[in-house]
Amino acid sequence: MASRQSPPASEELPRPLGRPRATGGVPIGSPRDEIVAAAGRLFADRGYAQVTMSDIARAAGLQQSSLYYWFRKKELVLQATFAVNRVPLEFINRIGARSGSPALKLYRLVRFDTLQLCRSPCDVNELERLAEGQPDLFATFWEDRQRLHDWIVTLVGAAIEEGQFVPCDPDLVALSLLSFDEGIQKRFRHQLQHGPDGANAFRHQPRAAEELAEFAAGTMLRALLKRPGDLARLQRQAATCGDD
Amino acid sequence: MASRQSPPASEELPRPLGRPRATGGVPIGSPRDEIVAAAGRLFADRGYAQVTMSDIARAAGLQQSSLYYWFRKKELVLQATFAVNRVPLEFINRIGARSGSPALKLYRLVRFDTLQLCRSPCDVNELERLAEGQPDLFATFWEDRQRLHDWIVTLVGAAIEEGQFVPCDPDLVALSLLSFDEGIQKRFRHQLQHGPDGANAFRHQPRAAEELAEFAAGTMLRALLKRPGDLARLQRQAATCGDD
DNA sequence: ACAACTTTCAATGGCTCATCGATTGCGGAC
DNA sequence: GTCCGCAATCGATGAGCCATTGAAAGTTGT
Repeated sequence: MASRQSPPASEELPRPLGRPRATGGVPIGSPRDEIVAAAGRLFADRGYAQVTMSDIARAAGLQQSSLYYWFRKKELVLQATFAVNRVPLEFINRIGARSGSPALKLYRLVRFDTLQLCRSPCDVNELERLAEGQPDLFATFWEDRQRLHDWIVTLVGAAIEEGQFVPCDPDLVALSLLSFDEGIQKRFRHQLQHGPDGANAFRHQPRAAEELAEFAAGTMLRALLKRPGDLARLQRQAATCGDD
Repeated sequence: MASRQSPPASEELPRPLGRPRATGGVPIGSPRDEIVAAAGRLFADRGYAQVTMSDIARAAGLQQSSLYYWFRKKELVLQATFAVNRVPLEFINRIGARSGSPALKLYRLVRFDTLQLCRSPCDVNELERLAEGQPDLFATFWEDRQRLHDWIVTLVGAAIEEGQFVPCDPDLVALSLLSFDEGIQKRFRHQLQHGPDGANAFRHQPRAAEELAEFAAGTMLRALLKRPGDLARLQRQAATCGDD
């Protein structure tokens, strides 16, 4: 068990169990969820490394040490904030069996993944850095990633088979796609922190997450398609899907 | 001044100035360079965050507190390890004025940048994360990055003008190229840490830095070229350049 | 009334970055 | 020679953060 779970959150305020909080406040729903929500906001504002357990505790109305009742380690809080909207695999299941060319599926996947990364509480690189160090704690994370990779490999292989894609190494392509998405997400986040008036740091045009996602998918697909002219049709098809 | 500089390193061992070291050892060349070298090795092995100032000090034959004579902050040590081989701008200057189509220059730049990132002591994301937090300390880093970005914008603009590239937003393309390079570098590093027999974590085929760099440049250029068929010629041209 | 359980707290330890003033040896001024 | 200043290092110390531990304060069931 990675960390303690909350009971089903009984919408009421019927004097929760356990010792009352020093602040006097009581949790509205599940304490665990409140911690995750508060942490998510803080991570988004300042980035994981800049947020201390005391910060999270304060934002959640607890003392620092009380957090460790719900999460054994700080990393697990981050993991939880990502689990909230980490759903690329759900997406695979949704469109995996459905009809559509491999190329279209790939377009939608790249677009979806980029978008979803941009909307996560903080840079996925932070998560990955921690996951590197403790593969056991983050076993699920790596399994998910592996499945994502494998699915891309399959898709690309099929597209090559059908003659839709230029011949290339599916494994390498999968690698590149995932890299690209994360890279784009990083840029998106960067521009958020240093607003358009930011004097310091690197400057470029501000972009909406949706625009970046569409561009990422378009770029990658154009590089892969045997007839790049087909991209326009692909994009029209994808436009009607409205994944989100 | 970010940190103290060493005198010109007088190849001899003529009793260096200052209080002798507790270990008895004397610096071979410039103490500063030895620190940077030692830190670079440690960073490459374990990653920046996993290396303490005490580790670096020990590896360099000093006490922890002595490091602060040469570097005011830990971040500055990392900065120095990157400065050693941070030379993308030198590359620009070298091929900037030379002949060759914008597309070829871009190909070479992407290839070079990817390669150079793969060979850096540790994940450039670490550096960027720190640079985000203290733009003043890392002003040069951001300026360099800005120049790189601007140069790409210029190149892409020229290529579009000449009809070599498909019409697109140069700023967005520059963004993507830089993102892509860093993403690829990250994958490269990942595979280094978890060797082919690594049970945990995400698995994919091991790749040489050169292969990845070539692939990155090829992919991106294919996405940009109006006639993707031109890529082969571009790659032949680039092959004779042998940047490195 | 009492025992068991849940949740919180205060106190504390250890690790790391960073600062400070003291210390050691060299070289030049006189 | 002796003394002063400088360069480079050291040891001690403090502050901040993660994490552990045992006690405390409620509720619920018997």
